[in-house]
Amino acid sequence: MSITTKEIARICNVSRGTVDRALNGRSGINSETRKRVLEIVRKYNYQPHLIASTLSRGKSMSIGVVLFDLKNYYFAQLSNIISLSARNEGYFTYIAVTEKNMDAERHILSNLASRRVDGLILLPIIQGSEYVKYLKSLEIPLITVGNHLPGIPGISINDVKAAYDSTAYIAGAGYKRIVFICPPLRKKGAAGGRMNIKTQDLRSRGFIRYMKQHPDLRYDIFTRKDYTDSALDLVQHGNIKTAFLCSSDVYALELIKCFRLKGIHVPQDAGIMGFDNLDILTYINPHLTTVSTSLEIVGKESVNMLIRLMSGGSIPQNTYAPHSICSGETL
Amino acid sequence: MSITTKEIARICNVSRGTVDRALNGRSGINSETRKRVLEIVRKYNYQPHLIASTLSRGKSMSIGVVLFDLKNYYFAQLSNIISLSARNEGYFTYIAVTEKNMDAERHILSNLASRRVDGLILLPIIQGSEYVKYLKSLEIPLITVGNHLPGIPGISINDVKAAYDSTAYIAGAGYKRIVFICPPLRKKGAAGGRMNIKTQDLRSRGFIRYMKQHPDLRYDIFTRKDYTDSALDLVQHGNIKTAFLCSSDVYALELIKCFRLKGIHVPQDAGIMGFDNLDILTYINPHLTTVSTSLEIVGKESVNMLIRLMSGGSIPQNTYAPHSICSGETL
DNA sequence: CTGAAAGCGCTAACAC
DNA sequence: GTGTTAGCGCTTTCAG
Repeated sequence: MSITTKEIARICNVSRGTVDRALNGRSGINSETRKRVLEIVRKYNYQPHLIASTLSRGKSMSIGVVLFDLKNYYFAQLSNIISLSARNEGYFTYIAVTEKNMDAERHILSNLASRRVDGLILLPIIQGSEYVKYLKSLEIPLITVGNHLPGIPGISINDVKAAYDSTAYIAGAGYKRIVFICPPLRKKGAAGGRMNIKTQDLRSRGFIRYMKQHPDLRYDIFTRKDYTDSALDLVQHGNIKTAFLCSSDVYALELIKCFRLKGIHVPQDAGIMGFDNLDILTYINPHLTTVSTSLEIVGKESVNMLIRLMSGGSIPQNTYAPHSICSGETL
Repeated sequence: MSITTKEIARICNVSRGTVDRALNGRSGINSETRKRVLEIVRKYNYQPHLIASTLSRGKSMSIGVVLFDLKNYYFAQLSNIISLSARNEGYFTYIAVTEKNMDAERHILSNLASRRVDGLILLPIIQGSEYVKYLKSLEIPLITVGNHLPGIPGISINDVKAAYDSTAYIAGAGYKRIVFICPPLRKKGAAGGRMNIKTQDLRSRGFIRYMKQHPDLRYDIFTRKDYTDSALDLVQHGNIKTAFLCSSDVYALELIKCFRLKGIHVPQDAGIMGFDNLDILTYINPHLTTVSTSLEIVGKESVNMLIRLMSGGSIPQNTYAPHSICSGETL
């Protein structure tokens, strides 16, 4: 392929050690020699063989980002931010997608580990202690983003508080009945058991906490995948104006779409609030009220955390990024 | 990290050669020995060291996908499909994003090359013969998707024909004035010169071809980034009902949004047609008429092409994937 | 300051 | 069938 240090050494009449010293800015080399070597390096367009270097140094200067879905804007944006931050720190980022397939998630993690990435950022879809054990067995610095895994450091917003705040916001808008929507994620593959729905859990906990504190309000939780039907039913036959707090913007969008088809007006006939503030929302009408999860901060901070971990530091189990409510026209 | 073949060999009282034969299903090994070795391999949870293997074999069993944007649904979907197809063929896929930054594009390509990916799928943002020369100098099998690069095999829809067909479709809907919208992509970084807007070019060529053949129709092309202003102006002050053919759905969405803000109704006051059939369209109201670019086919076929190339075969310069018009409510 | 040599872990060619 | 050996290209240690 391209020229090697061995060749460079031969051409310059020096040893490979010296070439290495020149290339990697190491000390213990005459500046004349260095100049001469670097000239040849440039002349022959030498390209470092990162595979050989990785093998030899035991460091690949790369990290892996493993997501369960790229079609979700949120994750796409996140990986963009992560790649950039990592590049600034000298790390190359490999993005890999599991498609919510548990077998794929393990396969990809193993593969990345075998390719000796120096660290991993994982948006996990699997849960359970066996899985955590597996992750630890990879012996690679690893943090999670979003869904949390016990015993593994992670960053996310404070989902309980965010959901609590959102619920309060809805109540503040005068709704007397609020429904929380968190349908199951579609899972594929069997390895490792149940899906990780930590985020959903925490959000629903925050919702419930608020509602328990306000017994004058009525509430429900829709956890089935035919939530649009249930919601429709409620709006069409219920006698209290209802707001729907969705555990993700995507569900909110589905609801808006479904309501429109049935001639239900938002927010006149029902309120809707989402979660995540996907950037496609800018094109959606009516403009969705949602919770922004400060992607930028989560992305940058996740890289910082990982780097601290990779350089032997320790980091807290849970890091919270701020959230904020983006008011739209759907409440 | 994990156990090596050397260790396995020691434990089994065989040579590393034999361990390798067992692991890689090579011939020339007693089935008893193989069984024994594989047992130990499993027992100690041996994980192949893909970096070492790559160095030794000169093959990494991985491909790189280099995109200029992941936030665009189209590319996110595409990379999903590519990863999956590649995995089916035994290749691991690294996804990397350039953020429309030309410097980053080169940096990433070099990096991937240094990491010895076996092949590259590129959605290029750079153009020019110098760039093509650079790409060829990587000496890695490479194909483009979407934007084409002279001398490098690529796959895309037939953009000229697709635009021609779309224009015909709009004319068929009775519009007497049609505007083609293709604003400049925002570029970052300077390396390598001008942006690659081949796709835009071809689409605009198809548009013009149709319009030239139908001199009774009036046409314009908006190439500036303030296209929404121009469009607005035309709709508010023009006297012929106009349709806008956008070179990407994103521009169509911007237009819809802008029109809504100004109280212009689509399609009553103006028609809009997009390009790409992004899957977020399902949430957009009114439903956009657009051109579907058979992502599934493009994704799968790009992997097929690359694999053919990697195994020494040759492939045509241009491969066309079918396109079709998805009629919505915006014309 | 520079060179020589060993080694990262796996693979492949060649002996036995 | 199995073992031995010599790399892949870069890094690092230890002499000199």
